[in-house]
Amino acid sequence: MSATPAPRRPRAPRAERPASFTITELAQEFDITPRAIRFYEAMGLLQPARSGRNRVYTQRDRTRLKLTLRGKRLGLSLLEVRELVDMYESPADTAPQLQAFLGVLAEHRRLLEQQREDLEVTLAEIAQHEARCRQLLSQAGPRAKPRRAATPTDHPAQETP
Amino acid sequence: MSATPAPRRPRAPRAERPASFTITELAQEFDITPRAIRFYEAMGLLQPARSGRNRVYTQRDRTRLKLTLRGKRLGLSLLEVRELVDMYESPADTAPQLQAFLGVLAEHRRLLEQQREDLEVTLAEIAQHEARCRQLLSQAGPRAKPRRAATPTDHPAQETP
DNA sequence: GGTTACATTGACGTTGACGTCAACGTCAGT
DNA sequence: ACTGACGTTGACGTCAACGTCAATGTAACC
Repeated sequence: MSATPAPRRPRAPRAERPASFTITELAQEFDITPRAIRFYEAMGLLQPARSGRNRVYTQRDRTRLKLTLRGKRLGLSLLEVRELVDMYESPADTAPQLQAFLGVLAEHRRLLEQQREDLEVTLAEIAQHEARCRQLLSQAGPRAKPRRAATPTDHPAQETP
Repeated sequence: MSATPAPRRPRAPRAERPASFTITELAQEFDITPRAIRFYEAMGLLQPARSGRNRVYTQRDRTRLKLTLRGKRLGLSLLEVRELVDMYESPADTAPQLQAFLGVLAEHRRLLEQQREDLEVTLAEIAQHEARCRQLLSQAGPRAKPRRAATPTDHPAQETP
């Protein structure tokens, strides 16, 4: 509790794209905890170099972390993310390897397209709800309850084709 | 282990759209376990009627279950799904309620759009990987290693604009 | 009326993804 | 030499989302 806590980080002198990062830098940048980053390392997602005991993250690590978080946002488990990222970075020069790779990619794409379908449907529903809300707000001001327009979860479409 | 295990389900006589379902019917339809469905009930997502001790699910329950699973596929927690579905089904006739509802909807939409962004990017990357794979397969047949084209996780785009 | 098959409740176990706490190292600044 | 601030390694705790197991009920078929 003093004054002027002094400028921190005597890191890269004038680097615009720093070549390495500390764990807290990455944690702050991606709004996660250092604990999470270490956990990702224990799960095999990151393999930072060491300066003494301290971890040093390269751009490659940063990218892998970014991919990890994106995978998480898409609902993948850390194990799945690891398999995918490892595949992306593996050479895979023989024909069977390439074939297997293509198979995994196709499956992954299938999942994502299913998810995109879910997304579109949900976004459409949200738009409907928003439209109804705004209509109710603008139209009926103070009084007049405008009925409920049936149970909202009733959209008899694509049920049994 | 005998023969002709007899037709099961003396349920709806000739109903095309059955008015009610058992727990196992729903479980089979959505490829989950009865345990999961009971758990969703304990979490407040479903409130099926009872016939004696047995649960009886209506179309409305089925719809809520469907929404629940879709929410899960989109990465939502059961608590979040519950809040959303409850909101969708609540009347919300007063202006402040409608405003709050609109706020929640906007936030949810923001999340989903972020997710769609992630999806598009990932799908594009997959397409690239697939293209490279197919090129390698068709072009170089048995021999000739075509180098690695740099580390695959190097796509210097939208990093620091 | 016995078995079979499904349903329920309750309790405990499990897995994934971290959080939290303790104990310690280490380096910059005063 | 002392103090923080940050970093590291365990070890254990926690929470969500079920799985699993046991005991019991009960409706239906033979």
